[in-house]
Amino acid sequence: MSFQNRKQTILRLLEEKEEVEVKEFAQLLNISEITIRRDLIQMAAEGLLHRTHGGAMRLSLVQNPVTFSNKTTTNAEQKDKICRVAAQFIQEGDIIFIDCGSTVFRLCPYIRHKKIKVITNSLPVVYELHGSSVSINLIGGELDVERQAIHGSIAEEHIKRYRANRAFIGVDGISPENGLSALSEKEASITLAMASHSAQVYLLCDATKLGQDKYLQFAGLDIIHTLITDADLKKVKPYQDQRLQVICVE
Amino acid sequence: MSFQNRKQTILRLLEEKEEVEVKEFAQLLNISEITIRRDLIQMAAEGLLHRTHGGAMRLSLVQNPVTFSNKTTTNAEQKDKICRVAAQFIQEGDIIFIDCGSTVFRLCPYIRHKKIKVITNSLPVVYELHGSSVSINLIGGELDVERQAIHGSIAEEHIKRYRANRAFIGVDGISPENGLSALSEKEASITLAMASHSAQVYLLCDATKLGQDKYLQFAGLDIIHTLITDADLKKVKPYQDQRLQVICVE
DNA sequence: GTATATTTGATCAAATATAATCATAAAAAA
DNA sequence: TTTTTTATGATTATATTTGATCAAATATAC
Repeated sequence: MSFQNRKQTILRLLEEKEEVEVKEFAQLLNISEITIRRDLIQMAAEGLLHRTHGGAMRLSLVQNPVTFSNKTTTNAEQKDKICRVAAQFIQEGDIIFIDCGSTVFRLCPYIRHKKIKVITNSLPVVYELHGSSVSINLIGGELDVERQAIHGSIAEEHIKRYRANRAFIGVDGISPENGLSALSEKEASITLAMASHSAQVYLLCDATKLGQDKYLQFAGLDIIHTLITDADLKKVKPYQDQRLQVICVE
Repeated sequence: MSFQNRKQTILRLLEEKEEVEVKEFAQLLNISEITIRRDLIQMAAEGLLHRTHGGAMRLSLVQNPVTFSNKTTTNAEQKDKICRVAAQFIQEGDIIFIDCGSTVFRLCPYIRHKKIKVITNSLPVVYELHGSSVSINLIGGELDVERQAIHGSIAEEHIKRYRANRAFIGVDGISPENGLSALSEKEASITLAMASHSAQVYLLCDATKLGQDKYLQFAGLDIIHTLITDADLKKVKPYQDQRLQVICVE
């Protein structure tokens, strides 16, 4: 029996049984175990089956719970407080942008019941709003695996096709002197595009980021209208002085 | 039963029951408790489950299982065979379109290991390819909640910005007389857009759809190049007569 | 609170699977 | 034909998986 024939038989056997051992293959095909092993290695490389210790399994749809949501985050409590307040600004019928920040992501639980349209480039946001009364538009473009968000020039173009009432955005750093800064150029340009295409821009930002300058300074404070933060009044004074509306939660 | 298989079984058992004891696992899988414990420790480290004293719990995220994947489908076996064959046409470096059909969705397990770019409007496809070596572009636009796919005019425009080597598409009906037909206008226009922007178009179609005409006839047979199906040779003859390349699996 | 029962972690030993190497047989090419 | 290539098998060394034992940690009963 040739390798080609064997290959077909191996696949057929795997159709009948989810997992087959090397020994079983060897017996059924009347051939040595080492040869079967060699076949399986090659077929696994071709993506025809899944190699296991002692045999092979047929390929199946993923059964691992895929963890899209960046649920684990620092300052979760503060961020939740910020988001609860931020959600109060949203009115029925609003069209809102949400970017892919870890803070704005936590807005989702507070807007699930609202009859609004959310435009986002963040897959975790989409998954978190699944089954809610929110209608969703997804920004298209290249998927950044690490951030589970859409980025790139096409994405920016796409954002510019829309105009929203409100944008809820996040940054990695903000300071009265240097404005908004980020750690990712891709993320920054998405944030910028969303901000420039909505009537009201809310920056959701926990206290640890206030006064921080990250390497990429991508916009002045003037692109945002409202800063929602858990910082104390003293710390936000410089921002208010620059005619920024500041909401301190708590 | 290999470790890999056991791991999947453990996850399946946890899907049925929120918490399972080590003893139960050991009995059900017919293996010693110490081995189960080792499995659980490893899986907890991978973040696949939550370890408890005396057993394991499923993660809360999976508790309300967001079923993005349309795993349940009719003719699953046939569709898998079709997809396995279809995957063999894909070469390293290819740019491929995948639409939101239930058949083409099952292409995912067979292309996870390939170094290609997939452009899709289907969230289940994105979900299934998560963590694979495939790079993904997502089509942007309105999210259709029911189909978990992106539709609408912006989506079509977006598709037309790309050009792919191959498109793998599905339909609801096909006949030699009336060509391709569908049950959803939105879906049909996405399919059409993808087909018109790729060099080679593959229609993946199980036998039950051959000879069927659905209410919306949206394209002739000429927009596709290759029909991959599990139907027998007699049944596909009329399609071959129309200069369509037909691949019959098995 | 203590006592008892379970569960766990650590260590080791046995069983098993795999990788590496070489030898042989079959097929293809010269 | 001979040579070369390829596929297969045997052997040994290495790696992996599994189970057993027992002390420590944890939960439960009293």
